[in-house]
Amino acid sequence: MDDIFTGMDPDKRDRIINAAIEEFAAYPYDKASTNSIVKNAGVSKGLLFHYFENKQVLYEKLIGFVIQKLFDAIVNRIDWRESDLIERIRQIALIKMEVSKTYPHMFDFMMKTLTYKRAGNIDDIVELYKGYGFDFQKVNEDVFSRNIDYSKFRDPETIRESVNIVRWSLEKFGEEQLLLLGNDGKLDFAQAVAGLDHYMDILKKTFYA
Amino acid sequence: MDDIFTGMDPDKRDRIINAAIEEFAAYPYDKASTNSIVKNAGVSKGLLFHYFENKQVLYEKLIGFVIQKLFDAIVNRIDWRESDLIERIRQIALIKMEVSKTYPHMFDFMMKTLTYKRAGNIDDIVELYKGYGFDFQKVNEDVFSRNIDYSKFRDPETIRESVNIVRWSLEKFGEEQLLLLGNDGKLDFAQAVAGLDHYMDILKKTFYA
DNA sequence: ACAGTATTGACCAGTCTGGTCAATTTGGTT
DNA sequence: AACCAAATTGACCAGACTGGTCAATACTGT
Repeated sequence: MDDIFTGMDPDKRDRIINAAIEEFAAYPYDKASTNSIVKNAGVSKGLLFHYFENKQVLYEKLIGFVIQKLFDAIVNRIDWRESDLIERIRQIALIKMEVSKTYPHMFDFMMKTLTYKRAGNIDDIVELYKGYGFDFQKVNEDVFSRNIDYSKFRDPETIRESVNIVRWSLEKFGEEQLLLLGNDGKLDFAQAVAGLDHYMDILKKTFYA
Repeated sequence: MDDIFTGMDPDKRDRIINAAIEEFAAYPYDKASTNSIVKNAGVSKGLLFHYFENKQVLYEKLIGFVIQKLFDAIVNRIDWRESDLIERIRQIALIKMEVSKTYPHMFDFMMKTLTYKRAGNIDDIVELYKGYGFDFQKVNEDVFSRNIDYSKFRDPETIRESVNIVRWSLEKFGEEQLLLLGNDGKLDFAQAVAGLDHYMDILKKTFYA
């Protein structure tokens, strides 16, 4: 999966990947412009089409690349022995932040690929992901259930709702952090983590027995 | 503000408005296509440019129209005597749902206008809104503070965070309801309201003394 | 000096852009 | 029916932008 770009200068490689990811994250396949990609990556048109035979192949290889990163990040780097749900969510948030340092729009891109139906010639992108061995539903189940000790919750009758509230809150927190970014482009990770931990403490005190 | 469309058949009027709102909500100004708008509205190209001298004017009048609806909805129809924050948020959620029945992408459109800088020739859209007499910051402050009784919260030290968690949870709930929509296009409002009320009860029990 | 690869950007035909306008349809008034 | 003004159409335009090509050039190690 990585060998798409072998030999290329890593800086230039990431510039191309990021420019492409950003373009496909911002616009649906048809409106995404290869001209914009090369402009933002600072390379010539010819170079892009030297490495990718056409737009469609670029798009699919990009998905392959993202899968590989996701798989490594989410599946392999989570501590699956952790039984505390909030701690697990914290791990995911931290992984997300770290990946975003190198590939800022990777998660946006992934979400977009799942939202838009029929990007390019691909009818079902979830199936494409599965073809790469990545099953979103399965991963999602694992994240929220594998080895998790739900007896920690104070009210056993509203566990499902409590989990959602915790999940939603931390997701929104992350989104608002990203909005604060915008202008200068760089996020203060230390401060973001501190804020995250603060909210996590409150959520624990609120929902745990 | 409403007199832009006087005399036009209301059905056709809303078809044009909705098609335009949807297009500008989906794409930034430059990539939004007037051809797509007329196609989705089911009217001819000429008609659109008969009522709006050009794309830029269409965009600005659309903003004017949205402001008028927002102003009416949020400012005039909220019960400002209500002192319970969660009840106030509920009112806003219901208003949002009701407006979305007629103009499904109005709130998306509004958020997009605020996110993208320099749409068309407009440098600062917040200023444009202010020009129409609509101050987002002021409205936002009012919604979360005017006449609200914050002594209801259990822990006085984490009021700010609690408010955010409540707000975020209900926003995310709404967003997930919209994602369930997608396919058939129509949302079951009664069920959505029931779900909303359910979460509101839990949030009250959780955060109020 | 040579070979081979990386890289460029002018160039292409085709599509889509915002916008125009003469021609037609519509609805109301006499 | 006859007329008019307003509503509505869609073929048409020049220009911008599309994905993609390719001969020419720069760069690299030998």
